[in-house]
Amino acid sequence: MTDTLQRKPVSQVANSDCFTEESLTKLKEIMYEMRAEAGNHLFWEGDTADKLYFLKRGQVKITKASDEGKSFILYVYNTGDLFGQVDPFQNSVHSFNAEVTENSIIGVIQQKDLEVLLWQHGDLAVEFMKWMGLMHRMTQTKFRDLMMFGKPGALCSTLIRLCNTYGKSHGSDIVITKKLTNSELADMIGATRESVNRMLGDLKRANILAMENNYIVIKDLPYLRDICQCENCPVDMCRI
Amino acid sequence: MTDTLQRKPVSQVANSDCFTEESLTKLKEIMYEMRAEAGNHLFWEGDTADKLYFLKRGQVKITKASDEGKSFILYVYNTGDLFGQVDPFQNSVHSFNAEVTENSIIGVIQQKDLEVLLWQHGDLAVEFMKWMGLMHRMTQTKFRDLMMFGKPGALCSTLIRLCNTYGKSHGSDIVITKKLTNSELADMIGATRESVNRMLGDLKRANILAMENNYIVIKDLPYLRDICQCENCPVDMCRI
DNA sequence: TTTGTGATGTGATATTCATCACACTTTCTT
DNA sequence: AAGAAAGTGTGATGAATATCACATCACAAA
Repeated sequence: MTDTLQRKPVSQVANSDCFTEESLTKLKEIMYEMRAEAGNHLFWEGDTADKLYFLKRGQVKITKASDEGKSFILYVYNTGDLFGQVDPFQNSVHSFNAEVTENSIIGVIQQKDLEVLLWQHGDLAVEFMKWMGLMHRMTQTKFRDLMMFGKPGALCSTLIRLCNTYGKSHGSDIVITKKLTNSELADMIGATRESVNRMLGDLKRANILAMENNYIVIKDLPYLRDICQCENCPVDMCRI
Repeated sequence: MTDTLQRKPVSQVANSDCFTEESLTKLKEIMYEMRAEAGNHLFWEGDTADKLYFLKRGQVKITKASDEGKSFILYVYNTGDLFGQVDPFQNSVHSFNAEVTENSIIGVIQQKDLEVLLWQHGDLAVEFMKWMGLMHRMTQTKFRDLMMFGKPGALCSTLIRLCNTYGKSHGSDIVITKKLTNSELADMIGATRESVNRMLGDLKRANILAMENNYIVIKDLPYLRDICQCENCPVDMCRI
């Protein structure tokens, strides 16, 4: 059995898992809560990056738009995820947009407050670095997967990551418990909707996956893993 | 004048610049020195990641090989750069290879020793996070550039990054003071040698760049910036 | 029920890029 | 100086992927 199948139940998987309960509590104490409606933006590229965000509930996508109107989805964050540009103590500016894609409840952490907290608590600082490192490695491995194995490889890698983020085992099948449009998948891998549609069609015909009331169900994970030369990275790193 | 042209002299630009003199000294105190010859590997994917490396002199490339024998160059580190997988305090394993491409003198830092140092010195810990954040943003922006603007965009972005890393102004020209083969450039952008050769040919014909005794000389930086929709990120972020 | 809207599926065609093949040049080796 | 090895340049061709143009489907709103 692979790591991918040993994952915890969906609802408990989030990138804030690499913090201890105590640390997370400390972080929560310096947050102020905010609600954001689907369609709004948390920040735009060019905005000052001086906050961290903890997604208490909802979904936020980190995207980049090109001049020609194409959009690239770099990350999708869900309930329990912590995100934001995290070069604390540096006057910097966002390179990407944060689009709220589901009505969300968000805990906002001011850089200033974070600074103080990290100074006070060495153990939190250490966990924070751990989290930063994990996020970086997630970016690096995704980069590799999207660059090295063509569009089919990029799609297969993305499907695996979706399993690790939203997957629910059902016998030997894995249901991706999150509705995704072809366009969304396309924007995640830098391809067109049509290409994704054709690739998914191929995978369905080959019985690698199926659609069950509009959810993607993975029937043959090893096949996907083979296409993108998946090395079975830790689940918390191999995410969307 | 762009940031790109306001850069410090080549020899002084390195990613360890985001540390203060004192912090760097502290780091240097816990290093042990090592020599590595061109062609050797500092680590391979799968090796335990429990060290940081400070390149006192030389060059190291971080690469990934595919099953079909293609190689992808993720980073190129030079004299003064600090690198290594930096999720300290985590049992993790390298996802990439570190290939020594010039005879090098390397300061090696054990994770254990780093841990202690970071605990003792809050200010160093803060700078360390800053450095981690910077490296992550470098990865993210490179990812965007290589994914969103086709191979010509990827090449132009890479040339700009090479200017920021190895560039020397010469009037309005910028000499990339580092010999690069077409194959190397190809591996940096996930293209073939032939494609790079043709793209460079086009750029030469259009007077965007020229070769001067085997060094690339950029004549029209704004053109390159236009192709990859460069936003003039800080120079220390926009590197190879 | 009708109508509008977003999503899916698919053919035809165009573009981008890789592959193959080979000549030529430069640099290194002895 | 001669030969080997590495790098460059370029045509011909093919594969991967995007683009365009529709038909169809699913579902929500009026």
